[in-house]
Amino acid sequence: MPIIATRFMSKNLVIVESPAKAKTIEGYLGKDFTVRSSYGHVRDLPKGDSAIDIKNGFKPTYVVSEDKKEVIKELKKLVKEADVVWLATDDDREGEAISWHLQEALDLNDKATRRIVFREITKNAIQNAIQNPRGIDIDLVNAQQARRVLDRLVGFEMSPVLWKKIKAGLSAGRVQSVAVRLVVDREREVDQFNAAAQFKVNAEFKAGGKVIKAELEERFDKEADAMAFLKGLIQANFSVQNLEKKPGKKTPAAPFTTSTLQQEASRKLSFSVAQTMTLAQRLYEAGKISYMRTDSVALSEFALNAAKDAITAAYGEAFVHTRRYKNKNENAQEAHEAIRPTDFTVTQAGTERNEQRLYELIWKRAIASQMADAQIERTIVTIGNSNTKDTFTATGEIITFEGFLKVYIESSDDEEEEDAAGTLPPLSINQALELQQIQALERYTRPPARYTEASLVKKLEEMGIGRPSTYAPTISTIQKRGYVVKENRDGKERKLTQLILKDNTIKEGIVTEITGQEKMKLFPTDLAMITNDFLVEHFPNVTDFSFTARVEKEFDEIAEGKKKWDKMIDAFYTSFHKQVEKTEAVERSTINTGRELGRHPETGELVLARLGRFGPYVQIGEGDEEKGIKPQYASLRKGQLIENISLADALELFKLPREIGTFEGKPMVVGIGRFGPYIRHDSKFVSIPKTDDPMAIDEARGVELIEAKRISDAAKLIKDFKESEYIKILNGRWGPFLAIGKNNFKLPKDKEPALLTLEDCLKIAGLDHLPTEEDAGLKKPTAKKSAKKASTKTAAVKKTAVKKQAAKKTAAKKTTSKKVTVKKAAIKKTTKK
DNA sequence: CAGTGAGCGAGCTTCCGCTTGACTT
Repeated sequence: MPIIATRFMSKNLVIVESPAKAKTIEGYLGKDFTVRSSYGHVRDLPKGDSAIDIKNGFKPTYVVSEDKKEVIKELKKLVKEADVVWLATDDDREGEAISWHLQEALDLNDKATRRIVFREITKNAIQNAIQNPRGIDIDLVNAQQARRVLDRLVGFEMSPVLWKKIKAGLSAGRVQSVAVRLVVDREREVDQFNAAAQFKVNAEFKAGGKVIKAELEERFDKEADAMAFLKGLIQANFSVQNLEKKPGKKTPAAPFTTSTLQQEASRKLSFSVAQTMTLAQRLYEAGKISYMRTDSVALSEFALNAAKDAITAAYGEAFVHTRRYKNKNENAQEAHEAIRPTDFTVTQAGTERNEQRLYELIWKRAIASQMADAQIERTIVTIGNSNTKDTFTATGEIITFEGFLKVYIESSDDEEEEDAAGTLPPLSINQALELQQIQALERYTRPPARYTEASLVKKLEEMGIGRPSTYAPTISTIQKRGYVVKENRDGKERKLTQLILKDNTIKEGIVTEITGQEKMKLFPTDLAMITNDFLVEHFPNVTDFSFTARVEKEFDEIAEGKKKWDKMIDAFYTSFHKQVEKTEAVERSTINTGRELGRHPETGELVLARLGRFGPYVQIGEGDEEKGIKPQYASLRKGQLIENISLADALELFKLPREIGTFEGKPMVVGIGRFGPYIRHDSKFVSIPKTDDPMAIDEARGVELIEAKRISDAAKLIKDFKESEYIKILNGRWGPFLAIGKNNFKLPKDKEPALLTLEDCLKIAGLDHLPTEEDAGLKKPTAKKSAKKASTKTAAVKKTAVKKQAAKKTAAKKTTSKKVTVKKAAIKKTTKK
């Protein structure tokens, strides 16, 4: 095959997956090569039932995706002009499939088509790849088809069962259902956790003008024991009993993969996983970093050398340590390098602040990964006393050689991180130490930590579930479906007993700590718990944590040609489909969507907690249709779950809304809404600050809050216009902005907000007329169908439109599923410890 | 946004993995 000849004489079309990659490669290959991108997958299963012919060996039908029609059209044109087409999609299962789909969709003939792969984007690697083309690996393609078909069958057969049995619009799938299950399981672990307290003893000594902090290894279950221990040390003298020095070292972490980048950006920069990916994408498109969706920790030889040079130049040769990292994760497909700067000598990149911060993190991590270990000298001091045989231990750490610590310190998820050991003053054996104080403090064990977005990604990756390209979307899907909420929760105060031995006397005191406070953590909703339990009960295999690992093994066998893909799917589907049919026959009324909380202490009526159309609520009594008596209802508040709300807390919910008096002849009513406690007065709402107890607010305080709100509102309005009541220039949280009814617009920075004219405002809002009700966002948006057609519209517009429609749907009197009244029998009692 | 907890009922919802887009608040 005269490859070299074709390379120089003919026209070549190279197709890769990413346009940014195409641009780089084009530069390496010269003018005989046109490099284009497929923008990922070009064909997929259509939406309907016709996608998979289950009776005929699960034969899939593929169609060119709507957003790829233009791409295929363009590529077809270029194919005609080319003599050889090089399929250079990623070197993994999905990449192989993309090549195959391209071949099919572009009608490529075998003779003029070559499949090439490279894992790093360097001139050498690419020219090397061109020298070593191969054919499409159909076994690998079949493994991908099996993956695709399985996911479709699982997702599109399980989800409709949920629509019928639980709620319309829900979803289930191989990845998301496990993600939800993890969050649900963790919440239950936290709920069932019994904190145990122990007394932990710490001592502070003084030597050479420095404070030495030491700990007692033993802990005491009872206060009396801690007290006895302290009593035994009254009048004791303390001295250094033993000194031990141990050399140690610290080794840098591997450069980032998608998952570790998301974790570190979450911990160090508080980015959501989606935010991290958006910022990384921008850095990638600007050519500043290598590809950001990767599961590989390996760096190319080029990168290893470049890092070495950069480190030598900046810190000297002693700081260099070339390391080749290997993946521990078997599931990794490693089509790319680890995430690294494209140029290690560039220490700053990115246009916007957060981009810069992310780049710095990537740069530091990649550079550090190629640096020497840090050398540490650890000193362990054993401190004895003249009264007892008990010893305290103090540890000190001195860094004797900084190594990689010069640039980067990895953080950890562990909340209970001990503060790093500090340095100790020079000490010698038998040296006397002056006791400052000894403290015995009650410490509670902590429940397992709730997941953050990033720690959930980490867990999924460890279990081999999901891929770098889907971590962020999965996390957002389970939130969009209402299974999981990302929230802050206030903690509770807890009193701790503290005993302090100082100046030979022991004092007992109480200190308070805040416990259970959470920031941006994932909480399951009642919907998630009900759906999860339903799925786990009826589809135990698919919701099993090892399901993905098991099917991945089979996909591997298919890729190795040891197994036929349709046989594998058939074996799975026969039993799976039976489960589906069985589950479809389940009576809706037997599904556990609620719980009996007990009887009302005064009326003896039944109190129930249930999941309704508008969310979880509690209800007193069951009403009486004939007498026209309706039960009383109240929604659960943030943080409350059907599963564990107590009768007392449930009854609390009925105490609001509550009238607290009148002001200007109109009643003031205190309630709790989505955004917390409020006072409603004259159909206006005033938030009640956290420092006030909504149950304690009286008429005078209500008036005070309303008047305070009026003053702050007056400061809010910068300008309004007599021509239209909708147009207002307001002072908001982020400075002045233009409001047209409910729609807000940014103001240009070069003009004084108060001086803007009506014309200016209309221009900013993009209107050529005074706003109508619709412009002001007060009238219904256009019909569903037209909204769908306008898919070219902005994501933001679409999003709000969808939101509004969703809101409307719930409000409107038309709903989907036939509601089966859940009878008393349906509410199972869940026994709680 | 501040409550609601249905009624005749059409047609719809949904998966996982590849990519980027063109938007803001």
